[in-house]
Amino acid sequence: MRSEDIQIHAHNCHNDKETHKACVSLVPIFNHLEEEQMDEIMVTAQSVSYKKGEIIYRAGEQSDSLYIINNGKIRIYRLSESGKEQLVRILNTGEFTGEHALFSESTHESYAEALVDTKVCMIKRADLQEFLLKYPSISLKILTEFSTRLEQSEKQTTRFATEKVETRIALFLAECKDSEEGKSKEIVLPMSKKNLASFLGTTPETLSRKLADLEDQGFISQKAQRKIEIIDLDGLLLV
Amino acid sequence: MRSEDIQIHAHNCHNDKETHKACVSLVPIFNHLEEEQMDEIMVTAQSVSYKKGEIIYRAGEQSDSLYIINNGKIRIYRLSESGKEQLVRILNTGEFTGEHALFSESTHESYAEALVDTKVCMIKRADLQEFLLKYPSISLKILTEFSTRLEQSEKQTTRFATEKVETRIALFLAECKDSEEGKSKEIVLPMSKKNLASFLGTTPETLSRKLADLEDQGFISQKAQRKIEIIDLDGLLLV
DNA sequence: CGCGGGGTTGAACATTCTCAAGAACTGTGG
DNA sequence: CCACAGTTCTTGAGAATGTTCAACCCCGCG
Repeated sequence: MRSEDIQIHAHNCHNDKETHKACVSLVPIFNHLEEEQMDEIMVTAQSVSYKKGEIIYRAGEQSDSLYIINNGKIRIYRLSESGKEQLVRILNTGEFTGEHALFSESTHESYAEALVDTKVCMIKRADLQEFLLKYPSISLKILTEFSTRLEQSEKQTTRFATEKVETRIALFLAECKDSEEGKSKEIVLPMSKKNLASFLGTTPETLSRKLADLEDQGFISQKAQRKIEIIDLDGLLLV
Repeated sequence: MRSEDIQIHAHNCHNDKETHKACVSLVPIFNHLEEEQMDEIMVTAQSVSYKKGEIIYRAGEQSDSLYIINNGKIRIYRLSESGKEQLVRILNTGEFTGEHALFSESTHESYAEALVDTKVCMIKRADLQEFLLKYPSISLKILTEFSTRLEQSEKQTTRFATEKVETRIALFLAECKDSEEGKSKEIVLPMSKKNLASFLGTTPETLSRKLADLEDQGFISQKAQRKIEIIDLDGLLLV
């Protein structure tokens, strides 16, 4: 990054086209764009950096931007009516959030917190909408992404509604295994057990016990450092 | 409806432009269309009727249409990995389903069953996509609708993850009250208690007991015919 | 009038949470 | 590199919550 860029914007806010393009080209909804389209949307983007622990947005705040993670890691969580926290998802480099406010002109309902030092790239609602009207095929891409997320969210709801904790854990481990490309039987949990408990709608204590149970039954083997070896996938899924 | 139309199509499948327009004009994502646009999309639509109890689509089936309810009532439900059923939503006249398959070229993950004799209006994926590319502003409408649904689904997930059954019931009753326009304190449950239990991720027995508890505590009063009087809304929400 | 489904109630049981205490790990400053 | 502080994680015991199964009621409908 050139030093002039840093001086132009207050705080930690820059506008570096190359960085934006590198970032955005990772995002599924944008990575099929042509060069000129990419450039066109990128000139409207802004970079902002957050330190570990900083809150990027809160429930109730007005919002009008899409946030794409340039590098870093963000935790999205909600507070229920009775004040309990649930982890909704962890975002890594190339993923995005803020989509609701983008189209609904409403306020955030969740919280976004930087888990490590994180740099995001923001695109304003007005800019994106204009862009979508100009290139309609991109809307179809986003619609596809949205409907997939909706489907996943409903599946998750059904799991909470009908499966007991042990099953939810087993299903989670199985999905981790699916998404790890290598054939190795070992998976790495994408978050701390504390956060995983929150994601799965249970407590750290119960999660710890259920993992121990699954280990006793010979389905998995817990290693150091969030690593778990899946010994018997089929057995795991019959829990 | 003209009799020629009926003869053209086998079974119970018609193509009656006026019916379609009457139906589609109720749908939030279409009701802002101009006359000619409405006509244009409607000529591609098809009507199909289902008898009470018939399955409109099943999980695993290929699908490529949006279903809009012309009149009647449909129950959307899912089966979890372990085979338990959860009611996802009840659709009434003017509401739609099938949106996932519309953009993802995938199979259904849920089941749709006619709760009463029902007439739906179907629009094919290819027709709708062509239409959206021609009129990009409609995509923005649909994106708005999708992102709202996604937000709601995530809220629901968080409730299942963090609230106990009694609270989920109380929140449901409160939302019923919100959506009933009249100022009357009496609400009418939109489904049987058996279905409501499935929707709320519990059993009919527990639902029955919790409602009795809420009544004992003086927050509500159960009348005949799925009617419930909300006596103390604030108290209800502190449960 | 009897049938059947929805709804309710009771009692035993299963699951999960809470609280508390201790162990293991992580990162930081010396 | 070590010691310490602040976590995260684990384990135990008891309490709270919810489910299951079985019996029964009630009402609408043929």
